[in-house]
Amino acid sequence: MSAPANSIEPEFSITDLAQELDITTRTIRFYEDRGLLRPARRGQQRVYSRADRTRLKLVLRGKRLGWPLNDIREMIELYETPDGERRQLELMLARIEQSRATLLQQRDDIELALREFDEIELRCREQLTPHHE
Amino acid sequence: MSAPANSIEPEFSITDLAQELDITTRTIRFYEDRGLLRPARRGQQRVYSRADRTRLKLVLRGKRLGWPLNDIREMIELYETPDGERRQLELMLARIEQSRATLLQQRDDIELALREFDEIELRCREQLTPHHE
DNA sequence: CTTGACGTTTACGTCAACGTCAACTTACTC
DNA sequence: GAGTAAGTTGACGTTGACGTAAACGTCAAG
Repeated sequence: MSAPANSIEPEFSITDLAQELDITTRTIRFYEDRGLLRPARRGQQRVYSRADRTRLKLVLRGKRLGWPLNDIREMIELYETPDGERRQLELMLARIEQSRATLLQQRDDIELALREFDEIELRCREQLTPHHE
Repeated sequence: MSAPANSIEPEFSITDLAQELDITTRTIRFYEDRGLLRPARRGQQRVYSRADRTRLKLVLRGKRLGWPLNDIREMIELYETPDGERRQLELMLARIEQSRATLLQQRDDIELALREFDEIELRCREQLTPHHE
């Protein structure tokens, strides 16, 4: 896919992304070192495309879910495998299923916790507004 | 060696819990060291009540959600504050709100990821069963 | 030309969350 | 009473995820 002539593809510096996403440049470079990002280079300097930015956001989402970087990398790789052999695709499906299982477990945990918090809050509020008969 | 014959309240040894919850005894002791557990003692040995077991399960749920132990400890403390002064209760409500916000964010992240996985899987399956016109 | 902001790599430090011994004690069995 | 199984504390090692500092390059502004 070639870029349309008059559409400007935005570029980002490492500090742009760091500020926007509220992380340090050190962190971004570290993610690159761990194979989570592969920004282009203009000379020495890293140049991030919109796709790179999206990737980074995916990493941060993984982090919020408590996933280790290796798992996050695998997860992200799922997003970018365009096509492959049958064997590859089946392996990919298996990984998706694995990740999905984790996500579903996490979702269940969250639902439970939320309900329990509702109850705790209720009891808490009952204490705050003493019930007079 | 754990269940009393005319059992009213069940007791658990550290290995009981370790085996049941699939963690090591080292881990359980570590959690105690970090203030997440406070089992009773019979002499030197730790004796875990059903409540301790529940607590430990809460810890593991927190772990599955990727929370650090400190946060988990605070979260668990919410479960066990019986009653307090108005000031205390209000502080507690604030903490609940804080935890709830985190949980809701995590839930959103999960829902998004799940949907994206659905899409990826779909494209993946399309590749597997080639569409001939 | 120098200063300062921003970037780079390399190396080492740090903190959390455990694992891995080692060196016991206690309890039970043979 | 010797062995063994399960428990204890204490110290040190390890891994993951960055922080911090050193030493240097680049470029625009004063």
